Amino acid sequence: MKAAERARRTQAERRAQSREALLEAAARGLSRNGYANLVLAQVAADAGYTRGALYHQFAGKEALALAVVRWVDETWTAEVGAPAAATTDPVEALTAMARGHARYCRRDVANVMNVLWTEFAGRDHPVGSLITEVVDRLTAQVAERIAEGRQSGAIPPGPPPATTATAYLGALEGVVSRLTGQAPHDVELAEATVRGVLGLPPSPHRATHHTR
Amino acid sequence: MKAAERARRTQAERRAQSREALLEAAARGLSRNGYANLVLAQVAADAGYTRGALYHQFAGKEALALAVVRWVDETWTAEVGAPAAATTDPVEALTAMARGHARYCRRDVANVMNVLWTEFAGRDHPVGSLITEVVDRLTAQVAERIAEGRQSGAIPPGPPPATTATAYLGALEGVVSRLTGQAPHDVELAEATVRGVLGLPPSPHRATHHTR
DNA sequence: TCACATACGTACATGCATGCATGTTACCTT
DNA sequence: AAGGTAACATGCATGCATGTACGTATGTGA
Repeated sequence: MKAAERARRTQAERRAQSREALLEAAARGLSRNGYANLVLAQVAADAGYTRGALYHQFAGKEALALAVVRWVDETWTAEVGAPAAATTDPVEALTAMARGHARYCRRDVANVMNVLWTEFAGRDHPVGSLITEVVDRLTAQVAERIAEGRQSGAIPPGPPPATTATAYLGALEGVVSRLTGQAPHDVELAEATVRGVLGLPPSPHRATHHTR
Repeated sequence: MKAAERARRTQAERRAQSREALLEAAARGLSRNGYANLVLAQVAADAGYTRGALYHQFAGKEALALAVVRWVDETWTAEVGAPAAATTDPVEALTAMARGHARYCRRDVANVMNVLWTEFAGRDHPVGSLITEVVDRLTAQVAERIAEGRQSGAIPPGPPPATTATAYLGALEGVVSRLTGQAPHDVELAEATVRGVLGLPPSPHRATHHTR
């Protein structure tokens, strides 16, 4: 096609490129400043545009945040959720998810979910509803894996699977959000944390990696 | 006149009572809405006053938030930190702190620290600086306990004490913030979580409390 | 190349929360 | 009990961010 050779971008390309840049800048801004402190002029400037471009692509601040959440959810599911879901062994799936999440969160974009969750928890807001939806879906998946592991005896008894799953995700987010840039300890501590939540003994590999 | 019915308070009592009510309302508001979404008129109304009373007691929004942080820090230290600090055994101190923190966070006020920390992390703001200071002090204490436990062999080797302490606090906050009102599982899962972070095996009492 | 559509920039209006200045009420002193 | 001071209420001004209307530039199709 000649269109591909042309230096001039097509409108669709142009639009998609702008949208991507705006989404990325918004994700950075959200993970740093949260929703309330997010200034759209700053987002647009970071992406190399002005507010005009932003309002042309998104209906407003709320729509932008919703798009960011969906974007992060998609990438997270592809990179972390899907591989874990494909694993048959429940314990391996749950620990792999912890390690994968820690690696995923090494990029600055990842804190978005955590920040928005704490900001909108227990309030009536579209962004909060979407976050709740995503988190609830994840919690259900984790709870299902915990129930499986309990039945097979691989995971010891404990509080109800739904409660334990909530704790699993809370602890994982808490650890990872504070250990960004602390590679490789982030992955190791993320796994250790969820093993504790699940009532599993420490990973046998653990002691070999360190001296006292 | 209602004044006849009201107990006639001294000015100092009156001031202290108002200040206490405003601080409590502000703490509730902060833990629910965060700093940016905190409306001083709402805080004053919740406490039974107007913004005038608030501005008479506090220089402004920032000073109010700082006072709340100091207030929470004091009550936390008295109820959770001091008892744990008085314990000699490092493992017992660290697990007791987790249980105590879970119980402390059952009141709605407790989420303040977590919310403000995520809101001001990595930004240049007086409230963020104070939170950082409090968290750093706590982290240092936890790291010290971890180092003690590692030396005595009660805690297995792992990442550096400072890193592990950061993970300890992050995981603890993460678990507890999502399990409010889930008594008694909050306490049990808080302890299980920090045991995992520290690389300790599950508490032996654990399995006896539950059926599969 | 010319008319149209879409991407983007700019300027203005609105709402809202803070901070302050000025009143009003409750408490203390003598 | 009367004047004074501190606690508290109320109205106003300012700043800032959002949203929108309109102007400009760039790509598209005939």
